Amino acid sequence: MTKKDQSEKRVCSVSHRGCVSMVPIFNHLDTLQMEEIMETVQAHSFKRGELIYRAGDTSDVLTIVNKGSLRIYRLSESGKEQLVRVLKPGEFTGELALFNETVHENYAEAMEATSVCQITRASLQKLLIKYPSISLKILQALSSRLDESEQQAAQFSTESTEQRLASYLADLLVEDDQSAIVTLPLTKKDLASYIGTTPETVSRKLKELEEMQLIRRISSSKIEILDEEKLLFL
Amino acid sequence: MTKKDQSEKRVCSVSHRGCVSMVPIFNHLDTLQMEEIMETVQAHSFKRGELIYRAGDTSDVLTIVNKGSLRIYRLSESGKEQLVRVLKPGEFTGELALFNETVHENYAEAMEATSVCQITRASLQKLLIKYPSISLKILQALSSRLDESEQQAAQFSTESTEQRLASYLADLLVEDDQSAIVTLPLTKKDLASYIGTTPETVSRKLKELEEMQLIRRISSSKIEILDEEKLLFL
DNA sequence: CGTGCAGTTGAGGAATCTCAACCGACGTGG
DNA sequence: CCACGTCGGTTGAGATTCCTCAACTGCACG
Repeated sequence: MTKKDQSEKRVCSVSHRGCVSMVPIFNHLDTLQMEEIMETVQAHSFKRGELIYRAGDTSDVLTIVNKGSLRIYRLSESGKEQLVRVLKPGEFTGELALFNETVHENYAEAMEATSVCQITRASLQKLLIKYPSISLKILQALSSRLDESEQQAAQFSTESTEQRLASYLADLLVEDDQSAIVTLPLTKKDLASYIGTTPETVSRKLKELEEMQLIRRISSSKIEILDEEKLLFL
Repeated sequence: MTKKDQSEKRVCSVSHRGCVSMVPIFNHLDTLQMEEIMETVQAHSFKRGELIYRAGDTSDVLTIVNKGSLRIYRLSESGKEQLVRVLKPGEFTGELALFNETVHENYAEAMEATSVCQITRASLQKLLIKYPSISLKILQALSSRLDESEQQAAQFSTESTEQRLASYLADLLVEDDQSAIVTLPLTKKDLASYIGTTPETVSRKLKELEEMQLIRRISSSKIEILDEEKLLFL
């Protein structure tokens, strides 16, 4: 075993443990059960830009982010890319191929050095049968993601780009709390893709919001929210 | 008991049985288990225009359509309405409030005389624990709905109104199969809301597609698809 | 020090919305 | 049975939003 292999191994085992213990869908179980689960999951690491899966893949594993972040995106018929969501530690993806035996429709790409845990369909099904409470957790996660996604679709169809950008910024605030300064977790390009517009328009709209005294641009990725109310009721 | 009550009763009991037996999430169970489930669900009927639930409600039941159809829609901040989906017999809604103990974000309205079966959180949880395979069915349904919703969001953000309308029409085709004549299941108004545009634009775009020889309007709700290929690759 | 990429700015044009008028089907009340 | 109002749908004209293309800046990296 080479030196590289050893360090790989060490990383894996650490992430392994970290993974399971922090995952919302498992964290109601006791230590013994955790141990059992740890034996069924596989840890993997990806470098920035590497794909975890791509549209058309059939791999039937559930992928849970342990460290880092994943970009989930789609390509439209016309080749344009839309950012669907960003997965942070504790969140998972791959449910479509796993529960429906169909191919992936999305692409999952590591945004930075990212480690994940993967569990195969067979193992998961065994776990679900044995510990039905895990199903409930997954149902919770899926139904709230469904709701978010439907809300996003509704926003696309009923609200202007300006409103979508504004409520995106306001949403960042509630998560950060305390300070009125939010940090954009995405490049402007990804942000544009996420809210369904172009980088140029994002740039212009941010400028407009600033002129309206609703926000203040501090640095390229830091924005101070001056008036959350007005931001939401544009 | 009045005559009206009796007929109500009869309708309920029929729909009751019909409901459970045709629901995809239950239909892998045997007759005995079906009987058990039937005792835990409640049948209800709604007239056209009645609301099953509204945004802000906390009711914690899963609602499964038995006969008829439900419009699920949202209201944006600005009061505009977006049609999220139409539920046909066998499909369900209410999962958000049920699994997450939050309030409904959507409205569910009967589009015609509609009968549904409802199962409470408590009953469903018991069933899920007792028959874990039901969870798998629900997970399947939710993950594929999630996928549809994400696809819809992606289409909103990357494709033109014309393309969205075209692929909506093409999608109708695969379901009907055989004949190239599709029947619009929605009013133009609802269709517009569903694909995120206005009735005026739908009308104009249909005209354009007809001029391009891609479709032919037969009656107000019947359309012949002349060139599915071109329709998809607009 | 060049090259490349993210971001910004400007100008022009295309897509789509809004408002308003009009048509036809339908149901209601006189 | 007819007149009327309502509603869904269509059409037109003008306004608006947003995209596209192109030029330019600043920054990171080799």
